[in-house]
Amino acid sequence: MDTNSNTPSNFIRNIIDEDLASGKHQAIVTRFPPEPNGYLHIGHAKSICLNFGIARDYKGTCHLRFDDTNPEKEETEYIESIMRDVHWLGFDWDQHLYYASDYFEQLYNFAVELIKQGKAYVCELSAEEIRQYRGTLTEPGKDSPYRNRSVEENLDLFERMKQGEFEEGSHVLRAKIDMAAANIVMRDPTLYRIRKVDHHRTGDAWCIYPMYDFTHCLSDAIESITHSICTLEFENNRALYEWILEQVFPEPHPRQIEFARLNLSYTMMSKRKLLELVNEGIVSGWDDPRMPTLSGLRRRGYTPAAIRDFCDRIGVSKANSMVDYAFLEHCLREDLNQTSPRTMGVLRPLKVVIENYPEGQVEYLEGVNNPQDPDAGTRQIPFAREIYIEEEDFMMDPPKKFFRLAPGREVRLRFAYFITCTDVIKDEEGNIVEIRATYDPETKGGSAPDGRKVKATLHWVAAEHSLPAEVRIYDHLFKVENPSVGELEDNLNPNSLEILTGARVELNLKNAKPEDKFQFERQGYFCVDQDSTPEKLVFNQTVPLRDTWSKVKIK
RNA sequence: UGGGGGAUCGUCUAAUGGCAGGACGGGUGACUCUGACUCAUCUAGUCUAGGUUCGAAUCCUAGUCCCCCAGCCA
Repeated sequence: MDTNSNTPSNFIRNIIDEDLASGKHQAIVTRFPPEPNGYLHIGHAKSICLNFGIARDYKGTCHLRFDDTNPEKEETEYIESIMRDVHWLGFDWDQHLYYASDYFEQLYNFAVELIKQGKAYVCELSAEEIRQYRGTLTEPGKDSPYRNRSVEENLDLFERMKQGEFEEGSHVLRAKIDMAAANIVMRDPTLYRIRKVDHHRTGDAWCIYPMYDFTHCLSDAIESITHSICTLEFENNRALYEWILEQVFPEPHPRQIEFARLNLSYTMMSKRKLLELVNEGIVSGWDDPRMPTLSGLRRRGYTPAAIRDFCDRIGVSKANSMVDYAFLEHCLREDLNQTSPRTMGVLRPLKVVIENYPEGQVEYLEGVNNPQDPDAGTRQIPFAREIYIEEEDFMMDPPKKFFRLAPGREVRLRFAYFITCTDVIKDEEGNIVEIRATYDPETKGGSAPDGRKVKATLHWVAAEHSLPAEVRIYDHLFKVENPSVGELEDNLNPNSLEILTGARVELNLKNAKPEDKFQFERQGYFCVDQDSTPEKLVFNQTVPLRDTWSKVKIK
């Protein structure tokens, strides 16, 4: 693993410290147990970093276990994407890859054991009837008429359920606990249901499938998990988790600990709704760069290191919270700033003709690849009479704090020369179409021998000696901070994608490959999209640079 | 109106009876061949009301507000 361990402590690590100190455990075993019914998202990353991070720091083990007990929703495609994403994030389960479906036989035997103890029974109430018998939050439930069948009858019926003798929905296996329990989870929960559906791994071997509550605790126990870390909504289920293990599994038992799942402003983690975005074509797929999925973030240009750092720094607690998206971006920029080679890309080009620069001449100027990293070296950047600068770097009538190019003003072209705007050419509608300028040959490389200063440095590319590119600019997919309230479509940001087709980038980007990352100086971080070809480069804006000027501008 | 959880700067998170600290965000400066980065500095918090204590975010009592649970989903 290439992960560094500077993870701050948290209440879960405190529990583990205590368990180690007291001698309750000698080694720690955790697990990440996704259901393969969707793609992993940034919320899963928090759980992955937590579980694998603990295993790494305590020299323990973390298992990857697919919780694949519902054949109707689960697919092999998801299994593959999940494994790819966990690896991409920088974690490795080594030989510890498991499937709950591998335990189906054992689980079945545990169910039989429970029946033999008189603690489970086959119930023939319909789903609707079971719901009615369950009672409500304030009223106790009532016993199923099938609750007091003999052990022999239950054994026989359960066996026949397994043999496929009964129709879906006609029979279930239920734990016999307490229909009056204040915790509704304990009101004779369903343990097995009949589903005459092929399972993506076990095929048609089974037509009864265990429920989550029955499967999860036993899977944990079978794997000798010491700390079973899950999210807050399973707090009520902990009683059942412990109950089942107490009936059929020898000590020691894994301990379930719940933490608050990640909520990120302007994004949504609900797998159901993410699926909807994909299915409705609102996004281009699970890996749309606006998606909070790991594959989306990867395509957008996020780095595993930044995501890990983020997950470590947001902390772990039991309080529901909403992390500011800006914090994720902060962690991202911190990483990208250190690691991204710089280049120049002009998103919205404005032509500048340098009148005193010889026609047809091309010279190569040296640019630093990464001021944060001297080892990154330098590159040669072609310069010529006609160049492009950023449209927003010129103003006809600049306000006081605008330092960039304006009529009569001198600025620096990064790594190149000082130029002075001498004229502005407009079309019939008054739109600025071209800038005329002169350069000072004495300022080659970007500094003046006479020591005079300029207030601004602009990025640029040579008109001929640059490459056309498409640049995709992204904003939050949702326009509201918490899109999980209200209707999905009402919360969508109509401007979450802007495609710039006329961008120009440095010639040096000719051989850039998908996922290559760059800082376009003064703009932001960009990465090559998978749609990119040598003939037509396509970049995604990963995140813009912090921009104090835009704040000044607003005032 | 049952049960299970939770509440600390705008946000996230520490402090485990002993200086309420850090990070993000925001403000102001400095620096700058990226209005970036970096640096300095400021901003701002213990849900409420009582109590115990030399001392309470922490313990006690009573409230308030928020989240989760009535799938044959996980």
